[in-house]
Amino acid sequence: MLVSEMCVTVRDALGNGEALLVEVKATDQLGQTAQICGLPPPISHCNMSKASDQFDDSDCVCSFGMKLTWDINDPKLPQDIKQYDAFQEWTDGYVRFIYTAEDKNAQRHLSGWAMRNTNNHNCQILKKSCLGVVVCSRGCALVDGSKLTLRPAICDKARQKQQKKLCPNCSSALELVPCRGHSGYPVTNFWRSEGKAIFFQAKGVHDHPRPESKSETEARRSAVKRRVSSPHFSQKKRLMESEAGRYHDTGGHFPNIHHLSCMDGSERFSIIAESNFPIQAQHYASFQNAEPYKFAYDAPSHTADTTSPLQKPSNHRLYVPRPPCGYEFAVPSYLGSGSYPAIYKDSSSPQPESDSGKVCAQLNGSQHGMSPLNVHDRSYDAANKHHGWKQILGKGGYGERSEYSPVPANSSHPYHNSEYPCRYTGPASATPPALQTIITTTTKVSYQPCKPSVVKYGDNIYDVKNLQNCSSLLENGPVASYPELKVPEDAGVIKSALAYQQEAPPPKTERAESLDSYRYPGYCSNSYSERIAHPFRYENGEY
DNA sequence: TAATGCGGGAGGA
DNA sequence: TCCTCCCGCATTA
Repeated sequence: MLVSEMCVTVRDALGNGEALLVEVKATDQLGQTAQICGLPPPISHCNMSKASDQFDDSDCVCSFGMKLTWDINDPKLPQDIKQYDAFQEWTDGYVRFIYTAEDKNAQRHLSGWAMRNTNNHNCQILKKSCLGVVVCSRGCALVDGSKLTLRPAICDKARQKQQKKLCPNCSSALELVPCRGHSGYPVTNFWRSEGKAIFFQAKGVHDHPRPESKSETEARRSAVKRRVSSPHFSQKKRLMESEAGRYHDTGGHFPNIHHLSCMDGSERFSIIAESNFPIQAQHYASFQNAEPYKFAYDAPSHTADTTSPLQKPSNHRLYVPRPPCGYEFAVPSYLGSGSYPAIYKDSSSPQPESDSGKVCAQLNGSQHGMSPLNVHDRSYDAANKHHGWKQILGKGGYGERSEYSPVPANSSHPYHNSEYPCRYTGPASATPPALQTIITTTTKVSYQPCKPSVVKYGDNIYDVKNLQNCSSLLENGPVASYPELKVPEDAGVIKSALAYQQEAPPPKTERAESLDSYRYPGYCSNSYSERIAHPFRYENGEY
């Protein structure tokens, strides 16, 4: 294929530097687009004002769901869906997908985020809201400088129980960081089943680190069970208990031992076993087979009736080593969950002002990482993205980790910002370009035209038109620099957490209190660059 | 045991 | 009135 047009999308999965997805789209001479390397469906906010429902793929990289004009609350949703999106585990932002009703994950309304059911008094639409993430109240740094980010239990009782537990790393209390990414309220996901399609719509941008994914949580538990039931483990356990007794008075310098006294059953054992006696690769299989990660979004179309050859091969995630940080980064990352829809904003299309529910605001700097009002949130970031257990477990925790090519920590890394060690904030600049954020406070979501040639990293959107070609990008790997990154002058359609934090009225006392209770020290400066150096992301552990 | 879904209810705009 | 979240309960894995 002759690549006559190319765009690269770099998407911060969390909007705060956790992960990076590089997407390459090429257009051949026939005008057909293809996503090189089998990327998951890129998402963008398309020009919903277009008369036609379909957009030209050559100039708008969207999920199929975003290409159609619909809202989850519409009395009548698009019919006769011929193209479906691949399941997205980590949706973030105001995005929409249309899944096939045969998608097991869609059927189960799964999400990487900890989403709980929320009653919207509408039987047709299932609404779920994000629970946030469980962190260490002290914000202790793990071995690699990252932060603990556990998945909140969905069940209220289980969650209360969970919060009574102690940090497996420092034995401090665990605290729940609520999600406030949707106008001060938790990010909400809506599911609606219509015929052969399952419509998904997300509202809000998560303003907290990713928790441990459901699949990871389940895998860990299953691994623990297997480990505990193993005779070999019994011997190790006895040995560890002996060690624990020996070092019990060391004041927490042996966290993995110390927390024996504060962790219950499975989690206690999981740490011990995995940190000291690495478990052999466990197969995470919570998400239905490889379905979420197959190359379902084959260009130009993926229909319900036909299956692209790209979908048939075994899950590309299988046997792909996972970096300890859990980053989705660089080209190979699309093999992972690939659920980081790129949200585009067409700078040439001013936001309509007719929608009274929208609030436009000028934000200085990154939408996510710059506000002094959000020290708490800022303290999370890429370094934080490690799923806590993985960090605790150390490099040997998942067996193949030693395969990762270590990249020396380098504070001068193009993505490293020592001033904001917790979130990537784009190219260093004394006066970060302002971003206009449109807040949609009603159930109506505004979508705007997209430009394919932008990069969204963190919550900034950058222009990467000057990227020369895909091959160079791929060769450069995850740390390929994007020297031409720049922030567009106009708005992104998403409402960032920062936006609401700056503009919205003070949150409820309860929320404020809970927020104030979280204090996190800075991260070690080199952790981020070290983490992002890993080109692979192991998501569900299907390796 | 926890996840999930449903429904009642309270509170705010 | 509408929309939100909280809570309890039943079902399921």
